[in-house]
This record gives sequence, structure tokens and C-alpha cells, in this order.
Amino acid sequence: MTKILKDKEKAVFKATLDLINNSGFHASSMAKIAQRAGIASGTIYIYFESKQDLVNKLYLHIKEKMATNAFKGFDEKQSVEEGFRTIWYNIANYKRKHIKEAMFLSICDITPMIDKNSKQKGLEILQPLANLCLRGQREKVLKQVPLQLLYAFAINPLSYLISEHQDKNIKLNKELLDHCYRIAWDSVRKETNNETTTETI
Amino acid sequence: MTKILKDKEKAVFKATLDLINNSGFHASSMAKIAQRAGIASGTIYIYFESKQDLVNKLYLHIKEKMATNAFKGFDEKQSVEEGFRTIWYNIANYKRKHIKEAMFLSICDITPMIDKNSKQKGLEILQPLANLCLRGQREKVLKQVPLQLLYAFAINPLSYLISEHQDKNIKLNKELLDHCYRIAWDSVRKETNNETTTETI
Amino acid sequence: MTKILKDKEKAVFKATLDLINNSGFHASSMAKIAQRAGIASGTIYIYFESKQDLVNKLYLHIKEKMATNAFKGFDEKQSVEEGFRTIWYNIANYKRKHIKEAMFLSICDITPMIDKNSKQKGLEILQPLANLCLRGQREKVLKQVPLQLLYAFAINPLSYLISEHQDKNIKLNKELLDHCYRIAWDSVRKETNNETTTETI
Amino acid sequence: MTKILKDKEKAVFKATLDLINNSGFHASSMAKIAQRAGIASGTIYIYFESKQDLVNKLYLHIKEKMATNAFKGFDEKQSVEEGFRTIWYNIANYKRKHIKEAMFLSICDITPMIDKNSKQKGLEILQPLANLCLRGQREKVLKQVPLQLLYAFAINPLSYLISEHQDKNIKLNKELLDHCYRIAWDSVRKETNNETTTETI
DNA sequence: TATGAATGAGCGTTCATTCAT
DNA sequence: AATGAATGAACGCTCATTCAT
Repeated sequence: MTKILKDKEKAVFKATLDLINNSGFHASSMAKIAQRAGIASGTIYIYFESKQDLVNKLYLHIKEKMATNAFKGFDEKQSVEEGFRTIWYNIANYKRKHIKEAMFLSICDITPMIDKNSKQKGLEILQPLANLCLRGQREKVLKQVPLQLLYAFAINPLSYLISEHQDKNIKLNKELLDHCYRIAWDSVRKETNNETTTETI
Repeated sequence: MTKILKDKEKAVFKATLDLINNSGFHASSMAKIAQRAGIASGTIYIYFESKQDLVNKLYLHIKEKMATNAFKGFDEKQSVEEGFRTIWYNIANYKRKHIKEAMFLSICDITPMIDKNSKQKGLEILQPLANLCLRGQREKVLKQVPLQLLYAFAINPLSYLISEHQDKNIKLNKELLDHCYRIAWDSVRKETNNETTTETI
Repeated sequence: MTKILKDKEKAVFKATLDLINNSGFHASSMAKIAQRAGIASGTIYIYFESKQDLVNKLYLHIKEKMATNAFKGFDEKQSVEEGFRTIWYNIANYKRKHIKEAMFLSICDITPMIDKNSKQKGLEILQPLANLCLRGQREKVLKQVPLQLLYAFAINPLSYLISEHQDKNIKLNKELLDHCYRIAWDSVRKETNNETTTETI
Repeated sequence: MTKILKDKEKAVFKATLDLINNSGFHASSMAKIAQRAGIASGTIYIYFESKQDLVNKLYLHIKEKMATNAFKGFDEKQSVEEGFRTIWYNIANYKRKHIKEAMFLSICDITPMIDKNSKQKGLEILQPLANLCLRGQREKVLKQVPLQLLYAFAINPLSYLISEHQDKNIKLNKELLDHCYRIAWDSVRKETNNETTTETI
């Protein structure tokens, strides 16, 4: 599914990723991107229609790479919990290993940098995760709340944590990650009866 | 504590908030801000030293208003759980009622738009919440993990949810908010013994 | 002849003089002039029609003060040489004691900062010196060359020397000034016969 | 030594020279320079880093061209008087033929328009003239006074004369120039004994 | 008189994009 | 395919000047 990139496209993507992470969209000029990619600015326009086209494509490219990774080892025949754990760790590890990409996606999600169209496509890439959650609700394994809540409390916090890790405020090692997973899973799984009261004596 | 604003400062703040939310920092030119505020572009510089100064001050202004709200009814003599609930709902309700401001803060947190100095000041505003969490850990009420984890799983998800609410993907009413609070509190509170194993047979 | 100045006019003149000397005409904004003069910028317009009017008037004011000084002790009944010496030393001493004013006049002479009209008026102020030179030529005491040459070689060099003195490249004390006068007078006075050949054996 | 200029650099230099001579540094906007040079304003920045860089380079360019001309036919083996005459006429003729350039240099010398660094470089270009004067003093041919005095009375007056020539107040033809040279040389050469007293009976 | 907030044209500079080479 | 000079609109910001107070 992921398109094979030519050398220059790769170089442009890498340069764009770095620059936008450090300085934002508008402060990353095509001239700077070209220079960092080691090509002439005009050359970018051979591969991309415009700056907007470039960031849209970069967004989808990264989203696809992350998704390819996210569903590695995942099988719809797995139990919901097993599937969730597989995907969660895949995403977490991808973000830990590809911090730049993770931060870029965070910026794209919150900023009006990416076309609505491309953002919609990006969402669809994570559809299998949504499907898994829906199955989990049908099987009464997950909480009966809108999927957005499950995502907000189980997946989305990873973005914040990666950014804190990047800023050296925390060290997101294996042990801490297991802590996180525990919290994430507890957030989404259906509570057992004896947990319904939080103020037991 | 919150500085009283003159009419023009207010108008500039409002225009800046709207424009940056819709188009980002660099696409929100001083000319557009001025036009939307109904003043001449030069006038902005009577109240703010530069565009950077303007967004820094807007950031701190909103952060302070949110903080003032966040700690309403909060008292250090309250129990950790009570205090947490008070603050959490305060924050959640503020964000629900001030979606624009909430979204602006999210953008500021993730984008290199705000000075390091101002960001640091912004962090300090939420110090009482950090102090509460530290007390909660001393009292063995909260999980013994870095505060960032608690924030990531209990507070930060609100940003994502507000954005989904804004996009009409969910309707964040009172009922749903209570659901969210339950999840948030479960994320941070220390587990009781019978919950330690998530894979009971 | 010199108009009596009000306190605020004086303050504005002083501020303008300093600022233009240090930064030039356009880099000296009315706001900066006002601030340095200790008044509001609008107040300047009570005393001067415009920035152009301000510098024109400052130019003429200084020129008049210099001229008043230049002809002190000068009397048309004096011999040409005596008169020339009086005026030359008056000018030289005025410039030594009022370096800022001297430099300002130099800038005005060479730069398109002052209206042609005001410049013409400024020239007329030195008319008595021109008259003295013309008498000197009639009396065969001075060289029979255009007055501009006499001015160029006898008076104008003082501007350059003041600027070098200001830059600490030379120290224009009494002794050096006497050297200068000797050279200046030799430049304008008619050569005696035994000087006509410069390559005497 | 003088760098070969591209067509657009030449056009920008020419436009800048004319505009600054007529209106001064700050009144000569980059837009006006570009328009006069027949190019887009952005194009100037391909060749020059900034407006400051542009005037610095123009200053040094003209200074170098003048110096190249000034030392044509000059040889350190010449006598001091011969060398002085060669250089003086070279400078005078250059200024007569290149009035715009001469006036620009005068403005640069007196105005805070040029960087200190560039001004220093500009000074060094005339070093051979300074060396000649020092030799003249060692050989007791020139007056034992600071070089600045010699420059002030022998070279600097040319600037004033050129400006008067430009304003049609004098006509600086060959004959008048010879007059000037005589005065200039007399200003710097050591007086013979019978001249020491200026007030012979 | 005196103020200083307000204006909006104009500044130096940067930028995405084009196109002759 | 690749270049980078060239464009001119748009940027953040400053300015001389005005005018309600």
C-alpha cells in the first residue's frame, strides 16, 4: 500500500519533517526545505504540486507507515484484549522509535495545516482499530461509550507522553510503558461489578 | 490577578484567538487580526510589542482565566479525591464553555508558537494541581508514577474530546462528562488489590 | 537677530540635534525626539509645522548662532588679514566648543535634508565674510580666484578636522589650531613674488 | 582587484547611487531602487543580503574604483612632490568625471550610513597616499603635522569644490584645477625660510 | 497648551511559485 | 529531470501626523 519513494522525495520528506517540527509550517520555506534536502527549490515542484500538496502527502505517508506498523501481528481472530494490546504496543513503540514522525502527526491533528480531505483519509487508516473496539463493545469487553472516549483515554495520551519524553521530562522506558498500558487498558475495558463504587470503605 | 483589559486589547485578543484557531499562527497576519478587531494595524503595536508578544500574552491570559476557574471551590483541606474531582470538573466545564480558548491552548502546547519563558509561566499556573497529585501519592491514594502520566491520562484527554465535540463527532453533555470523569479518576487512583490482575481466569 | 526660544523649543532642538547626529534624519523619529525632549510627540506640532520645518529651523538657528559668534570683534574697518584672522578663529573656536552643532551643519551641507530655501538663507548669513574676501581681492591681498576656492581651502577644512577631532584621531588644541590657521591663511593670501615657483633650488 | 559586476548588480548600484545622492539613505527605499534599476524588489536580495549590505558594497566598490584611478602612474620611486601631484590630479580628475560617485563618497564620510567595518576598509584603500605623506615628512618636504591636516587642506576641499561645480556656482575647468593644485601643494609642503613670517612689513 | 492613542501608508524583507536554461 | 534567478504580493513593523480630551 505504501508508495515506494524516489530518493529525492525521501529527502524532501525528511527535510520537511524536521523543519516543520522545529519551526512550524509557515516558517519552513520551500527554499529551506530544498536546501536541507540537497536539491534546488524548483525541483520540489517536479514531485509535488505545491507546498500544501507536499505536507498533505507527507502526512499520509507517515500515517500509513504508522498504520502498517500498528497492525503488525494483529489478527481479527485474536481476542479483543489481545488485539488491543498488540495494537497499543505497536503504536507506542512506533512513536517511541519515531519521535519526529509522532510529533509531526500530533501537530497535524491539531493544526489547520493539513487539508480536510487528507485528514479524512488519515482517519480511515486506523479503521481496523475502530472495528476492534466496536467488536469489544458488542462482546461486552469494552465500555459502552463513544469510540472517541476510548481513543481519548487509551491512545491519545501517548502523544502527550512522547512530547514529554522528547522534552526530557520523563523517560518512557519499557517499565513506564507497561504502566501506561495498564492505565490505558483499564480506561477502556468494562469495569467488573466490584469496581463500580470508587469510594469503598 | 488577571489584568483588566482595555476594549481594544480585548478585541485584539478575540480576533487573534479566532484567527489562529482557524488558520494557525503564521497565516494569521497582523493586518487580518487588526481588520477583524476593527482597528488599524499600527494600533496593535500600542498594546503589544510584537506579534510574538501578542500571542504570549494571549496564551498567559487564557491560561490564567482557566486556572482561576480550575481552582474555584478547591481547598487544600479537601481530600485528594474531592479536590481532584473539583478541579477536573472545573477544567472540563471551562473547556466545554470556552471551546475556542481550549483549542487555542492545545495548539500552544504542541506548536513552537509560544516563547519558552511564557510556556514555563503557563505551567506554573497549574502548580496547585501538581501539588494535589503529589499529596495524593504521599497519601497512597494516587498511582506512584510520574505526574506526567497522571496528567496524560486524566486531564489531557479533555483536549481531544473538546475537539471532537467541536467537530460534532460526539456530544459532550453532562452524562458523557460523568463517564469521562469516572475513567479519568480510575486512571490516576491507586488500584485496590482485587484489581491488580487484569487477566483473571 | 536670533529668536528667543521657549523652553520646549530648546529641548526639541537639543534632542533633534543629538539624534540626527547619531542616526541621521529618517532614523530620528518624532516619537524619539519627543521622548528625548521630555514632551509628548503631539506637542512638537504646536511649535513646528512638520519634521521638515523642525530641521529647517534648527539648521537656521545653529547657523545664526555660529554667525553671531563668527563676526564677534570683527569690524569692516579692520585690515583684510586682521578681519580674516578674527573670523577664522571665531569660527574655529565655535566649532571646537560646539562640536555637535558643527557636525550637524556639515551633515546639512552635504545631505538633501534641508530645504533649498533654508539652505540659501543659511548661506546669506555668512555674507560679511564673502564681502571681506571680495575687498581682499580688490586690495590685492587675496588670490584672484572664485570665492568658493577660498572657502574650500580656508574654512571648509575645519569641518573635516572637527570630525577627526570628535573621532579622537587628532587633538585639535590651541597649538594645532595655530598650525591650521597658518595653512588656511597661506591658502587664500596672494603669493609674494618669490613664492611663485615651488621648485626653487 | 575590483570585482566584475553582473548586469543587475550594476543596475542596482547605479540606481542606489542616484537615489541616495538625491534623497539620502532612508528616503531611498528598496522599492524605488528596484524600480529605477528595472527589476523586482525581491531580486535585489539575490545579490545583496540587505539594504545595509548594498550600500556598504556600493561604497567599497566606488572607493576601489577611485583608488585604482588615484594611483595610476604613481610609483614609489617618484619624488614626493611628483607623487603627490600625480595622485592629487588623479583624484581631482576622477571626481570631476565622476561627480555622482564623488558626492556619494562625501555623504558616506559624514553620515552614519556605512558600517564601521566597511569604512575602515575604505580608509585602507588610500594607504599608499598616507605612506607617501609620511615619507614626505621624513624627507622634510612636507609639514610636520598630523596627516589629517594635510588631508583636510589638500584633498578634502575637492569634495566641496565638486559640489559647487555640480551646483553651477563655479566651473572647475583645467585652469581652475591648476589654481587649486597650487593651493593644495602649498598647504602641505614645508615652508621655505623666507615665508615663515606672514606679517612682513 | 499639552497629551498620546490612533491611523494607514510605506518600510525592509521573505516567500511560494514559475520558467528559461 | 534539474536548476536557481526572478517575480511581486504579503509579511511584521514604524512612522509623521491628527485630534479628542
